[in-house]
Order: sequence, then C-alpha cells, then structure tokens
Amino acid sequence: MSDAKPNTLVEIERQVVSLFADGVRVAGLPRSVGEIYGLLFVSAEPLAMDDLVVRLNISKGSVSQGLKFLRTLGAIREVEGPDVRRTYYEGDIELKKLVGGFIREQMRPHMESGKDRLKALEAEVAKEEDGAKQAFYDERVKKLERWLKQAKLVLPLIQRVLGE
Amino acid sequence: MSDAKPNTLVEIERQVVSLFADGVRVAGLPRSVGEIYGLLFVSAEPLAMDDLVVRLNISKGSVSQGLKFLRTLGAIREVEGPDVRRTYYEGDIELKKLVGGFIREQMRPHMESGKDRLKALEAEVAKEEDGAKQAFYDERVKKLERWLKQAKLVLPLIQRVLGE
DNA sequence: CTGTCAGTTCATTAAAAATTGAACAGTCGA
DNA sequence: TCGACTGTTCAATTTTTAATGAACTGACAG
Repeated sequence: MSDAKPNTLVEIERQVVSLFADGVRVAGLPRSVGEIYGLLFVSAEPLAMDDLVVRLNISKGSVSQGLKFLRTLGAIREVEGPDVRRTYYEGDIELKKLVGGFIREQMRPHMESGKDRLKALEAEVAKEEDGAKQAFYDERVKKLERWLKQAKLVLPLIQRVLGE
Repeated sequence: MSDAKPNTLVEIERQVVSLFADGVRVAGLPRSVGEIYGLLFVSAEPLAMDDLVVRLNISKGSVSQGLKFLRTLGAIREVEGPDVRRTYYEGDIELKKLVGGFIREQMRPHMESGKDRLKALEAEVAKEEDGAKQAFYDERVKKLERWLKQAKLVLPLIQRVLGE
C-alpha cells in the first residue's frame, strides 16, 4: 500500500459500476451518479457515504451530491446499518423508480417552462403585422403545442409500461 | 454596423431558436444543433449553410457538423433553392422524425453494447465461487436483463404513439 | 486547365460541466 | 461545553465537451 488508496471493487462490481457510469450519460447525468447507483445496485449490504468514497475513490463532496440527487429521484433508500451514527443506503432496483424519478425531476420541469415559453411565443405572433407571416408562425406554434401534448401523453405511458 | 456581425433574427425566430437550443440539451445534444434545427423549423423558406452561419452567428464548422447530425436523424430535408450551387435545407416538423432518429441513432447503439456487456457480466458471475454471492449477483444480472427487455418494449411504443 | 465557391475536416481554443477539498454545520456522548 | 465524527456546501480546479477557423476537397463555369 504505497500510493493512492485503491478502489476495492471486485471484477463483477467494477463491471456493473462501469455499466451504470456509462448508462447514465445517455440521460446527461454525471458519471459519479452512475457509479454510486451502480455500486449500491450490486451490493448485497447497504453502504454508507464513506464506503462509497473509499471504494469508488471519489470525493466526499461528489458522493454527497450524488446521493442527494439519487434520493430526490427515489432511486435509493435510507436504511439502518451497523453504525447507528451513519446513514446507510441501498439501491431501489426497480427501473420504474429510476425512470419515474428522472421524468418527474428532470423532464416535467422543462416541459412546464416550455409551456410558458410557448405562451410568450403566441403573444409575439399576435403582434406580427404581415398576415402571411403571421399565418405561418401561427401554424408552427400550433405544431409545437401539439408536440407538447404528445410528450405529455407519452410520459405516463412509459411509466405504466415499466410499472408492472 | 461598427462591430461583429449581428444575428439577424426577428424576435419570434429568436425565441424559437432559443427554445430548441435549450430543448435539445435535455437529450445531451450541443446547443448549436438545437439552434440550427430551430431556425429551420421556424423558417418558411429553406436555408443554405451560409444563411445559418450568418443568421445564427456560429462558425461554418459547427453548422456543417450540426447539419450532418440532423441529416442522420432524418430531422431535416435537402431541397432545391434559388442558388443551384448550394444545398438548401428545411426542417421536418414531425416530432416522430426527431425522436425516432434520436432513438435509432443514439439509444439503440447504447442498448446493443449494453447487451454485450451483460453477456460479459454473466460470464463473470459464473466464475464466482461463493455460492451465496453467486446467487445474489445472478439475481441482479437477471434484473438488468429484464430492464433491457423493458426498454426494448418501450421504445417502439413511443414511436407508435408519436406516429399518427 | 484554372479560379471560385460550397462544404468538410480536424487541430486548436474556448466554454461548460464535473470533481475536488477545505471550511462549515449539526449531532451526540462524555 | 467540548471533542469527535457524519455529512453539506461551494469556490477553485480539473476534465470534458463544444466551437472555431484555417487548410483542404471537390465541383463546376469560363
């Protein structure tokens, strides 16, 4: 043990952690979040923050923020553990938790603000004086509103399919 | 006209471009891609590369790459225009084109590689000597395989809902 | 041919995002 | 009240990602 603290993952854990680290990037999330969830997913025993810091070899700050994020998604659970002073976590291994939380926390808010911005657009289109242009813009804005409706339709559908 | 070339967007265009620039970031795509698609979406006439460079005030390189990407998605169409030497583009304003292309080009490949990595994981689990651990890992890997199946189920469903 | 112009490529640069680590806050037992 | 310890916050730093722009390719008109 001469240099930096090693990460103490066995090969299977290493692969699962790496799988999630890459996986979450599709959703634009930081690698560390995937690593944390990955290790919790593949651990039979609940882990405390310090375990994650040491075994993944990432900073306390990153782990704290990553856990916070995963908690808001509802993708992990706080549980009791050997040391009463610490908070232990285990992963909720249902895909719907992960996806549902992501939809709720990351996508819905964007869609809400999108709705407002479309309202502002409508107002702008109403000001357009050139009739032909106004008709064209109006059509496009209507198209965007239809997009938003479609998205609103799809999200619960995804959740239903995953929730069985 | 003293300094840098202005971007020559009217307010409505500006808002739509900004809406898409922000929108694509949910999918982890670069801002410029959203801006390009946004301007094409809100333009009645097809635009050539140079129009996009000047009006969005972004570099030729970025526009070239952005158009290439949008072409692979099938989110834009090449069309004839006033200058026969240039290639003009118009946006395909169907949401399914955008989403379908994204699923096909960005998500499917990830899922394919995920399948391979799960195979590798299975092999690793088979090596585990501790019976209890092996049973646990096996269960988790099975869970991941179920996730992949669920994902494969959901993607075509999304496309069906958008495709009407 | 040759000069011009549309479009691509890719090494460099700039901008954005994630990570770190040190300071801080809160809790608990002695 | 103190000291030890868990966990949070956030400014500074590192890393990653996107944008730039100059060099290049290829097409085409004269």
